[in-house]
Amino acid sequence: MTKTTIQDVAERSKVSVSTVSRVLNDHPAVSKKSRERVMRVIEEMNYQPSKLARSLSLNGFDAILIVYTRPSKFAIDNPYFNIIVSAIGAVAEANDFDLILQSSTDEKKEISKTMSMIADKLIKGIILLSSRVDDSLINALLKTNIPVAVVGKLDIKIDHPHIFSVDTDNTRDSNSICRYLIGMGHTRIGCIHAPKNHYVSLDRVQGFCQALKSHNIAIEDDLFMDGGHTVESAYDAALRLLCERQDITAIFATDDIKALGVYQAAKRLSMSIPDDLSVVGYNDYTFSKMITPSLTTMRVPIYDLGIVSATKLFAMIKKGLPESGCIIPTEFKIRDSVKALTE
Amino acid sequence: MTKTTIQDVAERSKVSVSTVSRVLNDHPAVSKKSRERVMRVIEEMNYQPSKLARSLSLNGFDAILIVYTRPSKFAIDNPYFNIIVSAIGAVAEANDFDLILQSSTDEKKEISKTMSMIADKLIKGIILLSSRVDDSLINALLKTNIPVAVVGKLDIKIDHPHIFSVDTDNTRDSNSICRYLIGMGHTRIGCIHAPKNHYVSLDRVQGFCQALKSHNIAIEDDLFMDGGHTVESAYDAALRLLCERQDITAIFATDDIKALGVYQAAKRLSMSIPDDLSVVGYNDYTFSKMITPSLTTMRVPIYDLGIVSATKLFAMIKKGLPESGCIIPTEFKIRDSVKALTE
DNA sequence: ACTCTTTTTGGTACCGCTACCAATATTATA
DNA sequence: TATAATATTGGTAGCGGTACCAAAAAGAGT
Repeated sequence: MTKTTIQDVAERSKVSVSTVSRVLNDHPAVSKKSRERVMRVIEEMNYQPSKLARSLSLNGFDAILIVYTRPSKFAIDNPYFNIIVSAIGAVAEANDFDLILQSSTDEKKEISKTMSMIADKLIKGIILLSSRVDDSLINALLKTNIPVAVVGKLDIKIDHPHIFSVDTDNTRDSNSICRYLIGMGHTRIGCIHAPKNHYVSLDRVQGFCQALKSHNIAIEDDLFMDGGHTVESAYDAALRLLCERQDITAIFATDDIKALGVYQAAKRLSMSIPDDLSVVGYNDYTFSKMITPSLTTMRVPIYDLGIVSATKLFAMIKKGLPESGCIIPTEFKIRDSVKALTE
Repeated sequence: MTKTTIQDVAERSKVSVSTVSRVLNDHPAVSKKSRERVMRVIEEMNYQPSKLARSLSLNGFDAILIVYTRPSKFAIDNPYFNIIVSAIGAVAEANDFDLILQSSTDEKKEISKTMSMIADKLIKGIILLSSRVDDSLINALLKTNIPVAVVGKLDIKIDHPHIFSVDTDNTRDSNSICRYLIGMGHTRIGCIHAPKNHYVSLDRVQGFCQALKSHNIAIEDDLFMDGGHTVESAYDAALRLLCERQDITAIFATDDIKALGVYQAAKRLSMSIPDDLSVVGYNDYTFSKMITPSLTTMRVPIYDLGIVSATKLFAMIKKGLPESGCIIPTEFKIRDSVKALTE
């Protein structure tokens, strides 16, 4: 069974391929009679034009590319990706675009694959989920003019009309978190953050430090610990942190996954949360309000992040006009993992 | 800036397009001299052949399609999808294939989109993550001969050489779980399961029932409750279950996400786990060993599921020979959420 | 009925690549 | 050196569409 082509349809409906093509593309110069006949034949033969061939003669394929840093086997329990891809998928479906997923571990390869997809006109837009600092892929994309949505903060130096970013205000929100902790009487606060090459985490740490500074609390290096990306690595980091600085009364984790590690470490050290140690997380995953004690955290509407970035990207693709980036509002969820310190 | 084509390369290296094409495809009939010259020009011009054009004249595009049922906005915290897609992504990258994601909510549309991708030769294989019972997409795929990997159990009636399945033995393992609970002295065991149209959940319930039966424990309808897909819906279900059947001493949840809902419900009712209620989950997500008490659960190596299904799919695509389905081993993780009942 | 427009149609080059066949260059053999 | 065999090469017809141009058909005006 070989595929029905436009030729077959043309023969069967006794018109030329041109006419069939016109019908397919809603060209006005077709008589009502032929249009109906062709339509009927298309229906009968269940004909679907080849996207491949169409894309070759036209201006490319209707697809968008999601680029993300594939996590290691041991760091993939994070639901972030699933949520955001589902959101993007919903928007792509509504726009009748396909979704191509690219998750390289090798940055060089990632860049060359992406650039060749662009040159091939295989994609009409890109959503970048990777949030590495100094991302060389972004630098490569600057030389093109394909619409790009970056989920996460964009380097301030990047100001190209075809690239925009959608993010929450990590710095401001981390500042709030820290002020909240200080307000609850905490002054010796530890911080478990992601590896240094992660934008988001960096911003969160920065906001946290700003708040400390504005309250004249010294920023001591040994209060900060790289907690990696997994519960396990965060657990290790928290354990070390709590042993080295026994005066700590609260910990700010830049992600709920890391907060989970802190919970675990506290348990191991027989410290009770929030009586012996207060904890604040970030993102608000489903499990966060389900663990005991329920986690006080900054709720990030990850799904909305996906919807907004994809919607803007499609607007840009269709209209060809630049979109401005935007900040998605968050919500601080005060639950049971922080206790007021009364000396 | 227009894309460099094979023409440009041919002109610049003073050979015909045929020769360039030969160089690109490692055809032996090219002199060393021209081969080197062409290679240099390709390098110089940074030429990348168009995948689109290549696919059109050859036998299609090098991509595989992942089809999954996109969860609702409120049910996407489940890390399952992320894990499995990451695994598939790794294998696809190694095979230099692209990954197309399809997540329709409308089954009709899903089928027509998938079938047209196949007809277009846009994809060389499919990985089906959806686990609905009586999946009409599978029925449509039966009429083609494209390699399909189903992650999850395949209907016993389906026996086509180009379709295979990779799964754990849900029935057997649920049976084990139930026997374990019975061995710990529990006889009035509740069950929170997924909606009835889910294969996996169905199998788990079945295995659970088998064990009850073989121990001559009556299977009472009101011990089973549909817990939906989210922590919240499972919470509601567990609450109702625990109120209606106050004699229950243990609950089997067919997914750790649902177990989380049970934890929450128990907390609400001031029941202590495991003292007042034992709980067993299924899958073993990261959070499962981190919650208090740590959850006894059946560990499913989701990542391996992805790796194995993708690897087999590629083997099938490359060799053109059928692959047999397989069962991935699991591991029962006994932790702190089940207590032995001593009357 | 006979031009002059306006619709509608068909023919075909092209998108960028591969595959086949024929033509040419090279080398081996007599 | 002539001839056969082999190694390279170029030309070109697809793959399945679209788009432009010219041809044919239909309608309008006198």
